[in-house]
Amino acid sequence: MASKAVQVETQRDKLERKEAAILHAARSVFVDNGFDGARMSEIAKTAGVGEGTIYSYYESKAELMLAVLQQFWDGLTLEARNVMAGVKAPEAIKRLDALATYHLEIVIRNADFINLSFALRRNNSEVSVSRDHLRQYVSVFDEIFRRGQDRGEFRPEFLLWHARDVFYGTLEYSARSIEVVADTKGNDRPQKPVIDNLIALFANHFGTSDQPSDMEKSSEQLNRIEAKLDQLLS
Amino acid sequence: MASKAVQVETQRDKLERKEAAILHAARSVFVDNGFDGARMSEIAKTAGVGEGTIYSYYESKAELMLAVLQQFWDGLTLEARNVMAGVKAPEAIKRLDALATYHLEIVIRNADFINLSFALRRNNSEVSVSRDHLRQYVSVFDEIFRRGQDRGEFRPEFLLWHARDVFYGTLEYSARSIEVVADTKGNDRPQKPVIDNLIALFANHFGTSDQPSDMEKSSEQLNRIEAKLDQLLS
DNA sequence: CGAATATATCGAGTGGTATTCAGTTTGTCT
DNA sequence: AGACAAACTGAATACCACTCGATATATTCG
Repeated sequence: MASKAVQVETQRDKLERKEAAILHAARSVFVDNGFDGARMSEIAKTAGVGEGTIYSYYESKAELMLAVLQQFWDGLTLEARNVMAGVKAPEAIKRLDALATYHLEIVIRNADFINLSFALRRNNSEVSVSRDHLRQYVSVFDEIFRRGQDRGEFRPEFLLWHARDVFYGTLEYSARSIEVVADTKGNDRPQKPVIDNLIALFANHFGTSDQPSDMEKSSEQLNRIEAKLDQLLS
Repeated sequence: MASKAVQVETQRDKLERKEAAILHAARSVFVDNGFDGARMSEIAKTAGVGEGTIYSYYESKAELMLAVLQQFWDGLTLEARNVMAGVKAPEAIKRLDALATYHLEIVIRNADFINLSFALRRNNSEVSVSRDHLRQYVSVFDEIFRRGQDRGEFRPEFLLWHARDVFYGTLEYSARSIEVVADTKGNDRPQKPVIDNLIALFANHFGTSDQPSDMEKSSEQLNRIEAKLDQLLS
């Protein structure tokens, strides 16, 4: 009985190892050549299996690509959570700063992949799965923002998804802009100003007015006024 | 001589008409079936030419698609300029509101096309052209924002492209979110709150403090008080 | 163990489609 | 009109994702 179970286990492992090999090979070939440029034959050769074998694991080239994308997004989500776990500051603004830095870096490095995620919107069945993984990923933002609202850092009346759209939308679009800028000049790190701008924007627009800027100005002014009153009174 | 010139002219016209017919047919077939689903044979039949003829106008299916996309963006740019010409208000904020409304509507309706514009990033030669057309399109925003800075509505220290990234990035991402929301509920027009939010954000973050927010009202009052004190002191 | 059965793998073959090209039509010039 | 050029055509080609019958490998059971 026990030996039986072990054998079944190893067999399952073997299949899983093979599936992983296919996925790994597919990923590398897709990255190198894009979706259309990738040959199933090359993926098979790289994975060390016959072409037909791939089709006993994945129904089609598109579904294989989808599996690769899912793995990709899952990895991103995991790493994002890791990054956030490493940020000790409790302030939502600081946490968003860290998340934005991580995300922008990733988006720039994996622009092709991310574009493909959205470009694969044709066969609807495929897309729906991908959507879940995307939702997983953005939930990292969601948690931070909600907590920020709970802590009184962000105004409670804002809808979560509006803030999310501003956050991810700006970063994704910026990634494209940065690519263009980087192509033109030999610029090194034009990313920081983008993030600073976005974070300032969040503090301004979504933040409660406890922010130091205007408030401090007024209170300085109040101090001056009080001093002047003292002058008058003395 | 004269007749010669005329004949050359009509011949050229004929070619242009044929090219236009191909482009028109291609657009319709691409819209109906997507890039992969479109058959060159169907495009040829629709345009009323042989399959081979297409290849004397466009080198490949991808390049044909690119031509369609360029025409598409040019049309968008033209219409955006028309819309803006119809907006009489000089305030940059109001003009951005109109532009955002137009753009969001367009992005939602032509999501497939717009995705494809970015998805076609493979053969680099093709892409570069598309980039110019995109730049044309966003220049509508650029002019409004610059003018807003000149008029003192927007702070001059902000980089144009940061503002642009926030604007278009948020709208594009929102378009995707709205699609999801619309799929889920039978919601009618969830677009307005998105735009209101974006415009308020622009006023807050990029705007000069001439806005009459509560904070500023108090600070104006403080200014008046301080001035009166100065009067007393002098 | 070894036969019987089930499961996994393979790669040559199939079908479908973008692209080519030799032959044909259409237009132009003298 | 006849010679030359330009434009056009669709049958033939090339290329690939995907299928399927044959083969190898694992599992079950007498």
